[in-house]
Amino acid sequence: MDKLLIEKTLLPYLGKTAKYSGFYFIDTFHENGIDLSKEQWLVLKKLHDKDGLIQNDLAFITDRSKTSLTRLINTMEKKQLVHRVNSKEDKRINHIHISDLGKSVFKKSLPVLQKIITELQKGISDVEIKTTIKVLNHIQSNINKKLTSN
Amino acid sequence: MDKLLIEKTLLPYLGKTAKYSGFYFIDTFHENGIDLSKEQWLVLKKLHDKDGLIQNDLAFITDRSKTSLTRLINTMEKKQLVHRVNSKEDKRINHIHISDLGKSVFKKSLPVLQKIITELQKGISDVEIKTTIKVLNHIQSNINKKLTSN
DNA sequence: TTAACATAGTTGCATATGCAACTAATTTAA
DNA sequence: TTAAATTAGTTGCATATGCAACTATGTTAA
Repeated sequence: MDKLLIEKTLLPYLGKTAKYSGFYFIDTFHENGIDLSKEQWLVLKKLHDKDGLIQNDLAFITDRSKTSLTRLINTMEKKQLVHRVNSKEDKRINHIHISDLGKSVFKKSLPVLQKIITELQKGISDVEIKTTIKVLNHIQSNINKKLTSN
Repeated sequence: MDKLLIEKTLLPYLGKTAKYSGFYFIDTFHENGIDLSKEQWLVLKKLHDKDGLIQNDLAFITDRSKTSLTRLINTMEKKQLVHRVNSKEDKRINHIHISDLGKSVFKKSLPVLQKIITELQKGISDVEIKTTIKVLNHIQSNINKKLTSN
């Protein structure tokens, strides 16, 4: 694996582009007075789709460990974006609910996100977008096959 | 920006695929007895290409802040992978040198990386890979244009 | 029914990251 | 030539992350 070879593969581009997209995302949020990390935004999105999810499920659908989710919820609870509600049927479980503040911040973020996406994809054709999504899904499925086979 | 719309855009796939590729990368390294984070690997790669880089330049070419690089070098120095050499001409500057251990770990990583890349890209055509790299570069260039125009 | 197992969530420890403020050293301009 | 500006690197504070070990609770099997 020499210099020439690795730079013809997807891996370095994938990480770098995701990283810079993340920077652009968060910068644009800040410029528009939205004080949310990418991760916090994603949690709000999932709760906006379906409120009251339990922590475990929220961790799964946001692709992070339950540890990471625990702390994300701690931070978001401090910021009053969400709150925990302990289940009466099963005391091990916390349901996470989006607050009114959370809803309002999320709604405010949507047009900004629209702008971010438009900027990111400017000059790229629909066919290219579709191909890229297909390739990214293919990579994910390659990884899942490997992980579940071990 | 409703549910349907956002899922036809690149952003969510990009982050998620990069994340899982990172997991796969690090898991495979561990399985093969290579104790390096992605970030540490990248620093070793850059130093293997050109040893003695100064921290600032190393930060720039690895796409991170000088703060982050300072701490990455701290960690890597503790692990004896690299060492700092303060410049005599300009005492503000540290040159970073890869150690013999660093070189040996890096060399050991190359066939493993080759395997990782092969797995990730399995079943994806060369044309699709090229299109995807082109799209990722296009996104990066869209971001750079925005960032430098502010 | 109670002991073994499983599950949900938290905490300690480690890694990585950025911004703003800081120190020390060097360069530039008055 | 000395004061102002710039540069390289570090540190405090905040965020996010995972693994392993842990607590508390709930379920299952002997």
